[in-house]
Amino acid sequence: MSDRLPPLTALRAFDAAARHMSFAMAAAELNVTPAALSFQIKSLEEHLGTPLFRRLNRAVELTEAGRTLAPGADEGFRALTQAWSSTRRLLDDTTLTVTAGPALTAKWLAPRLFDFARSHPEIELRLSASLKMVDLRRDDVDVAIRFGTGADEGLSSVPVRREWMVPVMTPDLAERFPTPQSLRDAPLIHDDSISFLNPRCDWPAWFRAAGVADDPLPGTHFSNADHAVDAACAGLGVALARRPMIIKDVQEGRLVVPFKLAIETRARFRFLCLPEAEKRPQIRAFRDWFLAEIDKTADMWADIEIIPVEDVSE
Amino acid sequence: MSDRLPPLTALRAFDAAARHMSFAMAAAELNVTPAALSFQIKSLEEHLGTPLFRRLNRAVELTEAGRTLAPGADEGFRALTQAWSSTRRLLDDTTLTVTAGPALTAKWLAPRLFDFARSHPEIELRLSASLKMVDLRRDDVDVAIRFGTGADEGLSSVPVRREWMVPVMTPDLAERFPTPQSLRDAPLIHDDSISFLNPRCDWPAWFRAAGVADDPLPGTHFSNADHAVDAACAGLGVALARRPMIIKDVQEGRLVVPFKLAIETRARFRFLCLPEAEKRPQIRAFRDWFLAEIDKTADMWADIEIIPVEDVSE
DNA sequence: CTTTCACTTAAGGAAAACTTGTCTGACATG
DNA sequence: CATGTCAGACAAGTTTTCCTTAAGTGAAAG
Repeated sequence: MSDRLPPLTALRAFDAAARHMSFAMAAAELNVTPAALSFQIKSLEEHLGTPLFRRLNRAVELTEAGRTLAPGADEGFRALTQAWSSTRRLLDDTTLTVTAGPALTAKWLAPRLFDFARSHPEIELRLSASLKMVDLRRDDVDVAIRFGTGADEGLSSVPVRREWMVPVMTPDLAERFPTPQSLRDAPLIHDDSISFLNPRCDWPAWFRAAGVADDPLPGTHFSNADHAVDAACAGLGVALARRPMIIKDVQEGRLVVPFKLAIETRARFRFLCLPEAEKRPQIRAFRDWFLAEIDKTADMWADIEIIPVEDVSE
Repeated sequence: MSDRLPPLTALRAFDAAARHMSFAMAAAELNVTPAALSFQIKSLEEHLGTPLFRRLNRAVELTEAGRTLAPGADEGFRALTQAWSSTRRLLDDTTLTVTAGPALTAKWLAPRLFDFARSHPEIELRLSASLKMVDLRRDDVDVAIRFGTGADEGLSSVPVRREWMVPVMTPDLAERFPTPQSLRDAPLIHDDSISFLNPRCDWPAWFRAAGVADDPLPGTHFSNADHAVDAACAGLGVALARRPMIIKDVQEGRLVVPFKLAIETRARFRFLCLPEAEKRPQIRAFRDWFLAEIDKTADMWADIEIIPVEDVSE
């Protein structure tokens, strides 16, 4: 009756069997024969002194002891696998995993990736478009590009340039709505993806900055910034969009920025990675490329007037 | 360069070495020779392709890869050990681990344990006196006795009798302070351990229940209920104490309850265990004994007037 | 200068884990 | 109702892993 850990291979066999609820599938996962797995389970049961599985005719089910052991075993092996692959990743200079929000991925990263791939053919880039927060130390992600006013504690954080929003529309619409005042009659497109900001950086704020009364503003709402910009490209209306989201569409003539008035928000994009990861070549390469790519468009809109949203009186 | 998990014995060797920062101690922990451990670490490093430790003259230190791997490895093995011992515990009908707050342990459980041990010699009882919440499913604890108004979700919960508080003091002091009114001049002992209750169940509440003005009340404060009762036993003053904390001291004459007025709180002690653990013999035995032991003192203080603290106007 | 300490290296042997092959019992199909 | 199939159990033999003993290295401590 030892209280020490049982043979780990047996435990792992149990974990696989419990996850698949099948000895055969577990054996396949571990690349062993079903016989070997059966033996491992049996030996674990002998160690414990009680069965972990109830053998039914064509299936197995966990006994109470099995149900007690399974979650913890799974958790344990998950942590080990996790730790091991993190360590492997540390040594792998050929792949780079980047996470960014869906909007930035669609409107900024994706159109430029070909360029990065061409200048760094040795790096295999993987994109993970998701808003959910990742733990760079635990998840298999090397770089996160995040929008907000985050504290980024314990991380290497490089904020990108000032972030501001302007109305954008198709050239057609721009002719119909020549002044900020006239926008009050335009179909408005609202980007709800940044509604968490405080102070809010939305159509009412921009109208106030422009000195136009901000009555209740109807219009179409989108939960994702890229969808809002896409809608504007399609001529559906006038969107208030963040700078990085519109660069390509403006450069290629689908959208125009008729009014030289933008509202600035304190929230920024930041380039985040672990401090100890800053030295890894693929991360340096990507960061250098990322920042250089941003600088390329530094003097677009040099003539625009940028008003901090904090200064726009409510 | 397999991405699969490396040999688990090697990983465990690494975990032990990283925790002790010493191969020799790790070898001792795993009951192997230092040579075997050295070999395991070496094989793990070969698997990974890079050293995990930097061998110094008389010590080892982790490389960056080692620092990346160590926390996750520790977490993983901790989870496995945890899961295994929980499962063992499930089968072990000879030991029973109970956690309770320090006050109940000192004033109620400890004095009665001899009785339990005598009637159940086959059960080895372990007490863990701590206020910190335990996860019965994760920690090595079978039964928790907790005070409060908890929801006890997912647990088998048996609340014990109505909980109320009365002033207690030594017989000497009782002569000097014959009326509730006179207590205003008595040295008061405050039990801060239940200050989290709302509505508060403290001296001001009792005085209001007694119809005595509750000016600011100086006195000695204790963070633990048992210390407050001990102080009262020592004649330091008058304590407002919960029923279970004073039974023994009253039965044995160290304390008296001169005023037949108690304030009742909604918070109770509950006997908590996992639903699936209810069947285990040592848990049933302990619960039966616990509840019977409480019933033994059911008709102490039959004549006391108990006022719910909610009814005591602020 | 010698001792000691912590880890390494090498070789042999014990214990584990795996494979092949056979067997059992129940479900499912014709 | 017979039979093919499927999931797992069991046995024997082999491979691999793992551990031990014993000798060795190099730096710090006495």
